[in-house]
Amino acid sequence: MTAQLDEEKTLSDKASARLTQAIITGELVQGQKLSEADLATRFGISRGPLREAIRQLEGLGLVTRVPHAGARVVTLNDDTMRNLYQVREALEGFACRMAAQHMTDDEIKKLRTLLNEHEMQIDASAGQAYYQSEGDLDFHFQIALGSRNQMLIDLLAGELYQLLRMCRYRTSNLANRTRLALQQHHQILDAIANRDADLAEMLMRRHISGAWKSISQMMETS
Amino acid sequence: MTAQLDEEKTLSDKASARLTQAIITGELVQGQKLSEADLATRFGISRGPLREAIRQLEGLGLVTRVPHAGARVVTLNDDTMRNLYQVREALEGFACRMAAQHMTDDEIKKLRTLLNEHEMQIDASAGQAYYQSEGDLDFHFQIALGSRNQMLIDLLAGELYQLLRMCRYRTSNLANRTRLALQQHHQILDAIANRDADLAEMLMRRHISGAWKSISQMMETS
DNA sequence: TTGCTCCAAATTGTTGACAATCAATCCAAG
DNA sequence: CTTGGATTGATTGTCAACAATTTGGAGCAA
Repeated sequence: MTAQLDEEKTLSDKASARLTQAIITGELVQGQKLSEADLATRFGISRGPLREAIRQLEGLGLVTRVPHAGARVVTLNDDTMRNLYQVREALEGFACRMAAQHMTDDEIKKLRTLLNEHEMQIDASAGQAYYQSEGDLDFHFQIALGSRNQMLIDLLAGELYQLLRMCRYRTSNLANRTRLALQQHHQILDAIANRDADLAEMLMRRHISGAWKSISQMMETS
Repeated sequence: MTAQLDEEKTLSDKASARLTQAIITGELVQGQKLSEADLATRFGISRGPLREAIRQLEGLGLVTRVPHAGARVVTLNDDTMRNLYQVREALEGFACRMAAQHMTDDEIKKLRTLLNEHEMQIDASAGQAYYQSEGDLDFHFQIALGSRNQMLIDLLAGELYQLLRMCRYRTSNLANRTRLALQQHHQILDAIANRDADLAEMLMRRHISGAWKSISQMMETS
C-alpha cells in the first residue's frame, strides 16, 4: 500500500520503518529483546536515532519498554489477538456504517470492480495466501477511507493494521476462507450501495467476528 | 486518576508527562511550535531525552512532526473533535456491550455507589465543572475496565482520553449537561445490570453522540 | 516595486563519550 | 553447603559538541 522505500527523511524514520518491517515479518521474534547497541550497528547508525525509533514504536504499541531494562517486541498471545479482533469489530463496523452514509456512488462502483479483480486473482493463483491477505486488507482499507473520519482511518491503517499483519503472519493461512470472505465483502458492499447503514455495520461485525472464530478454532486444534 | 507525580524513572518519561500535561491544560497552545532548545532549557534537561519524549507524543497523536521543521501541538478543529467523538461512540459503545457480559455483580454495585457519590458532589458543588468532568471520566473508565479488553482499555484510557481532556479544556463547560449525563449513566448501568448488551451499547452510543450534538451546537452559536 | 539569488543564522538531526543503573558472578562468612 | 554482599560487566540513560538542512532576509537586477 504505502511502500515508501529506503528514502525516508531522517535516520530515525528509516530505522522506525525497518524495525516495523522486521517485527511484522517475524525477523524479530515476538518477545525478543531489542539491544540498542546491536541494532544500531546492524543498521549502521548511532544509538540516538535508534532510541527515538524505539520510542515511536512504543507509542504505536509494537514494542514494550521498561526503564533501564530495554525494549522487547510485543507478544501476540491468544488474548491480545482476541482483543485486536474485537477492537476491529467495533471500529470497522462503525466505519462501515459511516461509509454507507458518505461513500460516493463512484467509489462504490470502483470498490465493486476491485472485488471482481480479487476474485479473478484468486481463481488464477488458486488460493495463494498472499493475494488473499492483500486483497482483504485492500477492501477493509477502502471502507475505512469511506468513513471520512481521519482518526478512524489512522487507527485502522496504522497501529491496528500493523498488529493485524503480525497476526496474519503468525497464523499464516490457517483458515482458507477466501471464498467466504469475498462473498461477505460483496454482501457488505451491497448494504453500503443500498445506503443501509445498520445492515452494513452488522455484516461487517459478523465478518470480523466470524474470522476470529475461525482463527481461534484453528489455533486450538493445532 | 493516575496522578504519577514527578517521580517517573527517566528524564524522557518525566518530560513526556510534563509535555502531555502542558498540552492538555493549554499551557502549550494548539498549533504552537515546540522548540527543542527552548523546552530543554525550561525543563532543565538536554535535548536528547526531550526529542525522545516528542517522538513518544507523536506516537500518541498529541503532536505532529515534520522532518527538519520541528514539532507542533496538534490542533483540535471541529472536524477532529467530531472524529474523536465518533471513534469514542464506536469504542465505548462496544466496551459497554462487553461490560454487560463481563462485569461482576460486585463491580456493578460499586459503580452504582460511585454514581450516587457523583450525584452528591454535584449537589454540593452546585455545578462546578471540575467534578462534572472528573466524575464523567471516572464512569467511562470503569466501563472500559469492565470490557476486560486490555487493548480497548489502553485506547480509551490513553490516547483518546488525553485528546478528550483537551476538548473538555477547550470547550470548558459550554454545555452544562451534568444532570442529564448522570441520568443517562444510571440508565446505562441498569442495562448492564440486566445483562442487556444490545441496550447497553445503544444507550452509550446515544449518550456520546448526544454529548457531541450539544457541544457542536454550543460551538456554532458562540 | 517585484522577483530572484545567495548567504547566513537558527533549528533540527546525528554522533561519540560519559554517567547511572541493573544483573550476574564470585568470594567469604556462618 | 548455603547465604549474603560486594564487585564487575554489560546495558541503558544523558549530555554536549558537531553536521546537515531549512528558512528568512539582504542585496541586486529587471
